[in-house]
Amino acid sequence: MTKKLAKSAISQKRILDAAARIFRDYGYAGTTMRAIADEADLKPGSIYYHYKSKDDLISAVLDIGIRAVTDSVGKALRALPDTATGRDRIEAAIRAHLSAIIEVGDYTLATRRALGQVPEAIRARNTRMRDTYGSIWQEILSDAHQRGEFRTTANLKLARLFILGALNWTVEWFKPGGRSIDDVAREFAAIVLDGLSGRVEPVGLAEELPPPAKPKRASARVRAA
Amino acid sequence: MTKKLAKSAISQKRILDAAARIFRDYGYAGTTMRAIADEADLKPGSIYYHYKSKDDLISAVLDIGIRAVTDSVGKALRALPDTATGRDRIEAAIRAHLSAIIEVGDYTLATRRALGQVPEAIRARNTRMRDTYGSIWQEILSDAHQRGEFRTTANLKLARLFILGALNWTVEWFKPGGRSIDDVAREFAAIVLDGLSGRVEPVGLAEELPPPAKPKRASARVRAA
DNA sequence: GTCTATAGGGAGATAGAC
DNA sequence: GTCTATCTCCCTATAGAC
Repeated sequence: MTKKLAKSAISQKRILDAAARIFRDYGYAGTTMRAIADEADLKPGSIYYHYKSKDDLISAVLDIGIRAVTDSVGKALRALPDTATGRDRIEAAIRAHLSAIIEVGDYTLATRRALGQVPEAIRARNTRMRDTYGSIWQEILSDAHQRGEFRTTANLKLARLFILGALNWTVEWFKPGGRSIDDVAREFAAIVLDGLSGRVEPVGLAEELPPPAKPKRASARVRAA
Repeated sequence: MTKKLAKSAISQKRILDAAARIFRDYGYAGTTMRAIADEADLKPGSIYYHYKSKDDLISAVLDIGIRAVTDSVGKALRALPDTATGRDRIEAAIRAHLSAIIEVGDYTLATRRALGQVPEAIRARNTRMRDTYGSIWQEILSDAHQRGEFRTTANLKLARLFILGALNWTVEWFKPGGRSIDDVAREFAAIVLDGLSGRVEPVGLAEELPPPAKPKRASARVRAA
């Protein structure tokens, strides 16, 4: 393991990055080895020196996507002090998840576009990695619940599905250069923890909240929608 | 327009349903006219009597998916009394959205899998329909905000993106026969409105909430994740 | 309306030169 | 390691019989 990458490793990385971009744009079946080769400045036949098949390539791309997210969130949680609250952990995990999917956006978008069409055996392996990630979130949530930070009626499994669904979807609309990841993470954590109507602090701030809803009528547009 | 469908209309519907299932499983490029024909009990050439191309077919499938959701939510909102609160509208819209995507699950899943790979012209038209739907949600949220039902710091645009992301993702995990749509809708609405930590009623219930979080330590598993 | 047959093009993968 | 050349297979779409 020297610092200088072997020629083979360089090509391998270039092919992988190219594959992620093409899979992202054309899905699994729509991607051709020719298109990947063009993107990586190679001839189609040359890819097969590094990856033995198209399935081999998509498999590598899928794994990088989910692993980046799992590692990023795991690292962020470990960086927190033991005194961190459940709320702290949830905020940190959301921020880490967003950072990771934006950072390796080509890979996570490729996954979103291609996973559903990939041969069953490959999908099964990747799904197992995703389930592992889901269980990290289950732990975060049940830990916060046990610490008494949630309302007693909270359904943690549905909450996890809600959170991960919304987070996974961000790659579809988040554009670097616009809103910062921190802003998005903060607002998302605020909704998940306090809701749109919710108080900002855990308890005792009822008197600082906006006045109760006046029974105004809905706007004409909403009534007619 | 008689009640009896013409032979042509029957075949057309059978082809459309078959196409939705195949596009759902194999994406746009991965779907072959042969596979659709097999699923619809026809020979490949016969499809072209009803649809002039593969693009024509995917276009029809995509439109049915988004139209079902838009119609379902619009209908649910119109069915509410004028006295309905913003919260009522949000709950109703979530329930209607979920009902629709489960009802025409093959079409919405086909959209999720194929939309990203479809030729640009077709995608553009469908994206316009989706934007229209998004603006209905924007109205629902800004209406509730104007009625004073939200905290003043709420970011409605991000809220809409999170809500629609989480809702769109449900088709990936929701299985008919398990949890009811109503249960999912209720819990999603609770998270969006009150958060996981939140009070159940809009204001003044601080003394009925669970005691403040005790500074317990996080579980070993979460600390080590 | 549905069939059979097929034209014309492009796919994944391999062999062997360099 | 990367190239060229090519094998074999399957795709969309059409033509014309029934």
